[in-house]
Amino acid sequence: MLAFCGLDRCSVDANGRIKLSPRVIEDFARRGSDVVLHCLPEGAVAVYPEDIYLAMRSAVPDPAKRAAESVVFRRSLRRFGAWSQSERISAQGRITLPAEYREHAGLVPGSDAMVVGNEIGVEIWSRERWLAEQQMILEHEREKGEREMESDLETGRSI
Amino acid sequence: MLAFCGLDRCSVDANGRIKLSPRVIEDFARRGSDVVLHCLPEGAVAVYPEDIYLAMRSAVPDPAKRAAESVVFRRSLRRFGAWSQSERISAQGRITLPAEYREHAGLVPGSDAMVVGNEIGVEIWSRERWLAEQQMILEHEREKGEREMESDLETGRSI
DNA sequence: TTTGATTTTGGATAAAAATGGAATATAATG
DNA sequence: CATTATATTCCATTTTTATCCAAAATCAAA
Repeated sequence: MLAFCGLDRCSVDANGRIKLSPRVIEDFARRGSDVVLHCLPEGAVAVYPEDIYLAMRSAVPDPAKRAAESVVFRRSLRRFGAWSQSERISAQGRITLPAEYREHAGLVPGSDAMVVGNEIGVEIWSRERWLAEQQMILEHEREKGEREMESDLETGRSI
Repeated sequence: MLAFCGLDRCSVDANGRIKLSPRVIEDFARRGSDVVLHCLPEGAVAVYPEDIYLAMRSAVPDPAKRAAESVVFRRSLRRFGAWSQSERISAQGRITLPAEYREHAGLVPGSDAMVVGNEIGVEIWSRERWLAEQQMILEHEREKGEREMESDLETGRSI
């Protein structure tokens, strides 16, 4: 059974909460109910099981020392610190997005959202943005495919 | 559960005090209530648990000797000396910023501020400055992403 | 000193917001 | 079509925030 796959339509309630589908709740329940919300530069909010997020943030030795010395390093701590936060999925299967994160993802209370599986967790997109993102992925793959066909013509051994 | 993460909006009261969110108070409480305020060159004030700050400063070997020889070193001592100060979080979860530090960070009494997690502590930004900082980080990430996509088209093996 | 004025600090209170849960409506399933 | 499961809405409770006020400390002048 595939985990963290598929695509659900849902809505943001008046208090900025999102009700996950039973399928997604199940996938998270298997790995502990603690999750990490993380704002993506693409303009959506990712929800990862905690262990997945920790693996992303593989520990740097002596972060305090490096923070004192380097503005680049401070920015990287700031980027992940500010844009990541622990949450838990409630007994009703709801998840509350902090107001700042909601704003980042363009998730207005009362609006439509999409819960998008990404194999290691899910992403929450505003419906409009998801449609655009989907379009972009498709366009990219088409362009790539065209180039691959072209290259196959030229060399005869692209495969 | 991640510590020193997330993003809170808050306000500077008439006396230059800031009320931290329960989440942040809890993170500090776990490490002792003594904190160090430190002015960052980026134009914000960092709040670190004392042990983190000491780790930042611990590895400065033989300061007396080096101070005699180097103006760069003297300036670095001065930067950390003048711009770092012990404080404590009050029983109400408030923290008082010295007037000089407030000024450095552009935190006018009565204005909006942001408490920004950086994984090893938090930073206090004026709302306007934080939005600009966030924009800069985002813009950088987007540019990086665009280049990565382009490279994926060209080589077909960026991943 | 002593007194008075001013600033700072701690705490209380009222308003607002977030949370959890239940009830109702809608959709899916057999 | 009946039954079950899911989704949505609404409401009560709790938590949090912001404002205000009193006590304490600091400072200045007599």
